[in-house]
Amino acid sequence: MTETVTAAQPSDNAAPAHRYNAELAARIEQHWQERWDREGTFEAPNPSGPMGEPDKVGGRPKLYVLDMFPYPSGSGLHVGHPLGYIATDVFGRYKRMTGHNVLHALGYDAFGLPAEQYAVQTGTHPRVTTEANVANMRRQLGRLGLAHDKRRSVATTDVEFYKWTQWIFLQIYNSWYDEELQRARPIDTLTEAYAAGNKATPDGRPWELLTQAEQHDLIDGARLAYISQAPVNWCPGLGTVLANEEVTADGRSERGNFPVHKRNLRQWMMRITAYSERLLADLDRLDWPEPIKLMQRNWIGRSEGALVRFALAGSAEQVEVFTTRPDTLFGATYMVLAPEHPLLDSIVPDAWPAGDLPPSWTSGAATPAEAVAAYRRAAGVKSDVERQVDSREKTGVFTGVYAVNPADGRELPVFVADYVLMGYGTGAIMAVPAEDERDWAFADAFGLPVIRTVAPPEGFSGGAYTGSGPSINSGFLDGLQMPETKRLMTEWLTERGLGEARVTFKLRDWLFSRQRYWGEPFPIVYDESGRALPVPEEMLPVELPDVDDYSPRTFAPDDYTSEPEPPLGRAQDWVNVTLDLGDGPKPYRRETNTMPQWAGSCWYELRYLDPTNTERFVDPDVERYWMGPKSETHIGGVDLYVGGAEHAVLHLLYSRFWHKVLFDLGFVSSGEPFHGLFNQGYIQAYAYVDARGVYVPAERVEERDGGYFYEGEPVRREYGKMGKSLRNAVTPDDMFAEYGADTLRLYEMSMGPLESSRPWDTRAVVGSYRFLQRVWRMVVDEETGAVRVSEEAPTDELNRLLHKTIDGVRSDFGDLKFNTSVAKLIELTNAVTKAGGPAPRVVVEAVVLMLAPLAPHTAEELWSRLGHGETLAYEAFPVADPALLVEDTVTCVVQVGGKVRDRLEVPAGIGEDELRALALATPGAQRALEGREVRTVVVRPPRLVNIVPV
RNA sequence: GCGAGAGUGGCGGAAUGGCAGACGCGCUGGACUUAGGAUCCAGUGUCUUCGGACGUGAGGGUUCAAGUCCCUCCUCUCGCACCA
Repeated sequence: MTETVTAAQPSDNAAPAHRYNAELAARIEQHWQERWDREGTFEAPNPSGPMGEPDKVGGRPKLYVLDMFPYPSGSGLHVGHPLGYIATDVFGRYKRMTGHNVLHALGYDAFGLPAEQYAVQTGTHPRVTTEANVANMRRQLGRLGLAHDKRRSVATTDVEFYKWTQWIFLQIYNSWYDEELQRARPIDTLTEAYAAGNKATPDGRPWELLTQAEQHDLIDGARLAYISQAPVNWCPGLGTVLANEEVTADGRSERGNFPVHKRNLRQWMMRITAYSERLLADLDRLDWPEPIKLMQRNWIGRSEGALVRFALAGSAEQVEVFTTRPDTLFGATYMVLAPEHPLLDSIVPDAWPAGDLPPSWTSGAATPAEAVAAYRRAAGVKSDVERQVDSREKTGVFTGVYAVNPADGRELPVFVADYVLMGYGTGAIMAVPAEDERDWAFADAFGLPVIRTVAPPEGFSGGAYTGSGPSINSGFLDGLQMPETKRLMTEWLTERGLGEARVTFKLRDWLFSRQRYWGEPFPIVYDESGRALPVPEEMLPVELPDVDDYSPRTFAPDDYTSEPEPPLGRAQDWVNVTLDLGDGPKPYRRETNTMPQWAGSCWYELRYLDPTNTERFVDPDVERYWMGPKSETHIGGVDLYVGGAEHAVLHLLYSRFWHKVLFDLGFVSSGEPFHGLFNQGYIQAYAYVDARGVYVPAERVEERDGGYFYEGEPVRREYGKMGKSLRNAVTPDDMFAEYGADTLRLYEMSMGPLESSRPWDTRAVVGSYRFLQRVWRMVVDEETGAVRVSEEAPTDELNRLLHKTIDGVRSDFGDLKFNTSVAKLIELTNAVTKAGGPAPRVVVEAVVLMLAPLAPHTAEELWSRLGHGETLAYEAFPVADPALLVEDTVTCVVQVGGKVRDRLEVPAGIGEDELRALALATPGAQRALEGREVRTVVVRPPRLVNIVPV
């Protein structure tokens, strides 16, 4: 039986009763969405398990297409939000029509700061607001008719979801990184290795001679999730600590724009640095945009160099530095320690060395201890913002200590200065002003000597020379070039035990705890001695308690001495528990920090695969089917992941890390979570500012006489992100009401290349609407509602255009070039319209099938009216006949000196000589030549001839 | 400062080194209309002596041929930013 939607009652007497308009579109859209839901059209079969339908899986290639899932924000969607979702939907629908088993689902990233802040603002519990926001987003997105498997729509805040987030945390917690094998292993294997004597303890004592506490500390210190007391980003304004990735370049919080201060705090960390090398290397195996790979490479920041040990004059202590320029060791004229460097606690003498010291070195202090203490205090108090403001001005003080250059025995003054960072390398440097701009600036300010070890090129004007050139003043290295001198110097140091080759990374361990309510509780408790212990798997989930006061404890933004106070600390009934962890019931205190926003998004793509599994986070067979490696060289992962570029070093790095741990522990077969990545652009919009500098509602601004006016007053136009703050948001709801969902989908896909940002233009939407109306009219008589297509074969010309279009649309869809595929469909439709009379069925049906991924509701309705009973979601996508892609005759361009002077209709298979003769004889060529002699003729049959005159 | 990407009609954008501006918006004219912010049709880069000339941020180069490749510069966007 065919099912069709009855005609809309025309609200306007003059318009034809069966015209495609917003009302009819709405009815069609509702009808087909209900039918798809009823029939489970887009439910993707798994190979096994609760969603297993092996007979439907067999023989079909699989495709896992994924969107970066949304935060359910309180303000609802604007038309920019669904851009990527529509694109993946078109792609998935297309692939389904080419025989693929397509998995496409959408969940919600519902924990985290935005949801919590919205709850605090509205005074409603975050669970309530989150659920309401999710429901509203489901409604708005649902209206778009996205072909999602709704059974798989999980939210990170679902207890059944975060139970597994906690479970994965435990796996990470219960693992260590075996540097020898270059992979994570269960923590028990480390204990066994120590106990069996296969691995030496740090101080060399046998394992059994360590106290139980010492054993515990050693093991806890090796875990991939661990507690550390270290400088972290403390944001009093938000009342929480933040990861490096969540702090902006000017030292502020990405959320809320509050100042961030460095503070020593006890926090949970994830040992992502153990994976630096693999996270870097495996980028080469991913099908990702190069700019994103580059951003990750830069963030991981691998540099090769050498570790060099400097003895301190008159002391047993030594200073270790990392340098990428061991070749410049002979040019080191001083050293610098970071203000946080631990050696400063022990090496600073009580009196300045004998002799005159410049006042800048001592900062006027009576003793080095005083000077250093004052400088360290000042540096510690500085927020990152203040460090930014101070910019590159070099400050520091002399420590009163001299180090010895291992290359030539010269004494080098040791300074403390905040241009050296404790977080990178060893927190200390050898300073080579001649070949480093920062060292030059410092040396300049403190009157330190400069020794060049690389000859600058002729005409070099002075300052630090960081380029390459022959070595000078470098002992045995003189005359050699940089790669050679680096190697030789490293060898020299190694032989003498003064240093060795070293690789250093910029990547820091990931700060994993937050002082917020709305996040996953840690599956961790503390015993009476304060030791952290994991909650056993069978006691999961550790449910987030329902509390009345969930607001964060925030402070004045600059109150850097404030102490973080997790809101869960107030839920005393929840915090204090009695548990039996295997040694009888005992009292414990729960961890009151929660996990960061990113935790759920680190693995959600795995849960879509097997969302109802109560035994495992994902079934191994199901994971292997959807995400496993496709060949020996393929690393596995989601086939296509689409989202914005803003997650380049946050979500995309964290989730790769989690996935690799799960891979090492044997829980997944894929070595990477996301094999294919595509960054869509953003929809932007014009915004308008009045004379007071206030944004006015963009939809009420008029354009006339080349200017813009709001309520008669001139306003200034700006361009930026669509949203509330610029008062330029356009909601999909308005577009649905005016044109219907298919028009919105089509418009968003036709605006421009998916990867580039583009301005929204509400006026232009009507173009997509008119196109759908023309397609509709091609099938349905607007007056009577009758289907009118011709059963006759199309003309040869139209048939060729049809097959050319099929060929082009196929490759465009495959490459996510939706804008040009729409253009091709419009061209074909216009050609059919222009021919007049009823359109041939074969052409019409092909157009409907090709339109289906873009405008699925309209296409389904037309397909149904054309007499088909089944959904077209699984119809075969039209295939071009190669014979019809070869044209009989083509237009040949005749150029003279590269300029087009004439055209020729020639057979496609024309020979070179014949074409040359024809071209030379054309009137256009003759006129342009004006009797000039022909030097040469370039003939590219059958499309082009270029006659080159003398 | 370093790194990456991008500059094409009034606007969004098309163009495996081979006819620049596909397709859409807007605009102009026309048809149908009581009406049009509906729909349909035609036109629409600039200049033009109607032959043509010019035209893809600027300048140079390679080539029979350059929006496309190379060099220099300008502008914009994004990322990083004392990482030794």
